[in-house]
Amino acid sequence: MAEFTKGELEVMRILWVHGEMKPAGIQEKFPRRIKNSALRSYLTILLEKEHVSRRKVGKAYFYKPATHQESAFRHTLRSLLETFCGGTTEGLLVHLIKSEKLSEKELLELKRVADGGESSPKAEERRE
Amino acid sequence: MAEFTKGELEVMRILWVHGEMKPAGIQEKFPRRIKNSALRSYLTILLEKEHVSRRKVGKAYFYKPATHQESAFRHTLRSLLETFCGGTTEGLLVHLIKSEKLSEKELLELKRVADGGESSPKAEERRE
DNA sequence: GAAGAAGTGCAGTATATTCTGCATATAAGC
DNA sequence: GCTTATATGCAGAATATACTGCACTTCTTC
Repeated sequence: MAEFTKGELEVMRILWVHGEMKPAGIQEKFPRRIKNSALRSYLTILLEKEHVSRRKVGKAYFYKPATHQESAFRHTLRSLLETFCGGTTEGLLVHLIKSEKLSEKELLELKRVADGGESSPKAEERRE
Repeated sequence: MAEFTKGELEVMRILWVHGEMKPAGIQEKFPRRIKNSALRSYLTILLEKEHVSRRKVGKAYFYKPATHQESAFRHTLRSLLETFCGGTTEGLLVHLIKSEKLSEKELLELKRVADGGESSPKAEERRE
């Protein structure tokens, strides 16, 4: 069901932040102690699922994301919306506001952004 | 790690929406075909984890949520924020806007809400 | 009180996910 | 070429999650 398992996601997070790395490097950045071989079994699975790609440099492989963080985010958000917010982004916002996840400061900032007070990169090329 | 597994969450969603139910009822509402005994094994686990409670009526048990949808939402959102949005709600909003999850209409609605144009139930009783 | 319908308890199987150990390979230094 | 350090490949163990089957109980109807 889920796009990534817990362990796979831990690996992807590191690759999304740090870019191309070899297993030993990922291992260092890992959020908990993990054996090199355990980590590599995640990489093997991610490679099979084509969520990462790799290239050989010298004797080692360097891995990098093949799935963008953005699309993983969309996927995860979609599932969160369907479970808790009636499936809509608007529902999420209502939820956020009612549950006070948004502080007054954030609401103001939000208002500023909504008003167009910030450069919204893709604002022009709307519609997917 | 996760608060709920996939199957457990499917059960909780139904209980959050429909309130107190017995297994046969949950089974009917289930998003996919599932055997009564498989469903009940989820309920047993949820009972152990104290995410649901039950009371006997006649020969049957009626189950209801013991964990609020709201707190499960917070938990899930927290994990999403940490993975994708630098841990902040504000980061989520920027993400939403840049990724065009928010339509023009939603931005306007959002602005209206942010402006205080809607009755925001808990707006008064701020601070937890 | 026998029979059927609906419900429960639970031991155990199947699959997915996480992790281990070890044999082998590759590059660098001496 | 031999040694050491660093990598890799892979079979399979350990654990978590999902599911099955069946014996037994409770209520109802006749």
